[in-house]
Amino acid sequence: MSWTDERIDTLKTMWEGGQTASQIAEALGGVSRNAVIGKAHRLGLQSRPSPVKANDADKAAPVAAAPAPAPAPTPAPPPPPFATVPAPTPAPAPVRDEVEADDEPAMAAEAAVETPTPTPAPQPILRSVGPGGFVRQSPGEQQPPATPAPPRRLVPAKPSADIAGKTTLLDLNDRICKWPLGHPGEPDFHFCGDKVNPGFPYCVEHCGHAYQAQLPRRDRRPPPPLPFGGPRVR
DNA sequence: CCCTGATTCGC
DNA sequence: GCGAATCAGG
Repeated sequence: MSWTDERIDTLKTMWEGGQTASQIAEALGGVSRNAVIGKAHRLGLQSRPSPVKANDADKAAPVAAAPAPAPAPTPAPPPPPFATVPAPTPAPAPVRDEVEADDEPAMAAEAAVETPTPTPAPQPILRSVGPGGFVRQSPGEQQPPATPAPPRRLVPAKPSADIAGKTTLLDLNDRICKWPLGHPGEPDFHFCGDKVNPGFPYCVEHCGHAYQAQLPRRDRRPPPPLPFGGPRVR
């Protein structure tokens, strides 16, 4: 597999979009995670936060009132819509509680402004809107977010609520079944997601569908036309 | 163990 | 230029 312009473009877009090298490799197909990383470096793509590289000791936090990063006055924008694959449906807006959302900017601003009363060093509550759609909290609230665990990595918003909890293209890896369920373009298109039959791309059950005993020539069906024109359809 | 990105180095 | 092997942190 070679690095065509299109594949390089996909790599750049996904890399800059925050996709992991593994995800990019899966999406591209035919390349390893290492290949993606190597290519990214050769392309001069700036390294993103690496788990290996020790973070710079930038202690530059001149604001005495808030050593920890206070919530920005303006909410951080959600990750830009990003089409790894033809999106079955337009990406929905991030799930946000209407009422909370309305109050939020004021609350955030209030938190940022110096309060006359010496505030007993309130721990800034990590508040963000993740692609998973967990709801922001107001500073005073102590309840856990509506959606318990934020995704460990920012990813583009899921294209459809129909595939919530299901295995999407970006969820694929070497050890889960890649057997497609439904059809690309349908809102609930997803993948099996079971643990693979070791050494195969599918689970045991779907290996039974994918791999069948060779039939005598006279009994074979002519091969069906390829369902897809190529890896990328624009 | 799993994951991650960075780097090296033979091809 | 490419990418497997290797390294090293989370």
